[in-house]
Amino acid sequence: MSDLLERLRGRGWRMTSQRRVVAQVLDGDHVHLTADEVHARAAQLLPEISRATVYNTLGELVSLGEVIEVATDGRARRYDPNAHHPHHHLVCSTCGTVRDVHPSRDPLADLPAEERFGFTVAAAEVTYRGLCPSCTQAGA
Amino acid sequence: MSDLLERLRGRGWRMTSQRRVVAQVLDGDHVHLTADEVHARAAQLLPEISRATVYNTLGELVSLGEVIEVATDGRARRYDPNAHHPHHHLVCSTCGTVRDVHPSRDPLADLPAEERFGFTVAAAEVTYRGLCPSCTQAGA
DNA sequence: TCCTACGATGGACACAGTCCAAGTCAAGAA
DNA sequence: TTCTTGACTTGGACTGTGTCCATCGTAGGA
Ligand SMILES: [Mn+2]
Ligand SMILES: [Mn+2]
Ligand SMILES: [Zn+2]
Ligand SMILES: [Zn+2]
Repeated sequence: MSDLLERLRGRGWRMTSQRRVVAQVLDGDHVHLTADEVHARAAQLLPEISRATVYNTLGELVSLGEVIEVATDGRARRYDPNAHHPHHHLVCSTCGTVRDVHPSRDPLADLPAEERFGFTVAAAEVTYRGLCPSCTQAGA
Repeated sequence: MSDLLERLRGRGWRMTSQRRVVAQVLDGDHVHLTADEVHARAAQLLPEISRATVYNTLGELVSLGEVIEVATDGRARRYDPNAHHPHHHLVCSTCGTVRDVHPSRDPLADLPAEERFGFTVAAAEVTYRGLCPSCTQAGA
């Protein structure tokens, strides 16, 4: 993710402390933060960063294909920096935790032509729902 | 869907004109309306119905398993009365149209044990994204 | 017909996201 | 190094979606 900053500079991005901090917050594995969570963490590193800037930067990263937007519930969208490794999501129905998963088959292959209704189908996202280990424990 | 009202009566539901109208609006195939769309249509049949009642009724129908909530984008949730016939969704990225589809394989079967990370996985939803016939045309 | 607990109502509130006018500053030019 | 300028940031207003609650109304049993 640190080469992300390089790539962005290459694309003509002006490097501001705000953008650096947002990129830093998004660094890591299994990061699926909401915009407000990104803002909260960014504000610990750069207290005066505004919500609008976080939204702007996230939106730009999404347009550039560097970050993926995931809508697992009807709540806040989550931002996923793991954009260059296709994967799907396993979501805990109780606590909302999100994990990356890699199914053994591409679900696109399992949608027959007669089930496409003339659509030009570009992608398939799978959301697996269940209980994470600690919520399974708690519910038992 | 008309037997829905019977089932609800059986469950001890008090039959009000508001609930009848919401059920009526949800009747049909490929219905994937937002709460506000349900409210708008219901209000044509029963002008004084309130938004709160529509939300309450939809929420109850979801808890009873009679209606499914779908979050295709980060926008408004959609309500799907086709709850007794498992299916997935094909969404137009441009206009938001939603179609029911039936893949040839259950995606749950394609998530190997070592990709479950201790979760108790209960269900899998697939969202296929692409362009509907008319948006494909328009974009060409 | 009467009672009353369940349901409906509308308005306030909370949360997620967008938009804008004004101020600031990164980075190229000189 | 300083200057200049347009891209970027900011706070706050605004919209859309959803929840909550006190109060009122009524479905349906006695
Ligand atoms: Mn992910
Ligand atoms: Mn459906
Ligand atoms: Zn959990
Ligand atoms: Zn379309």
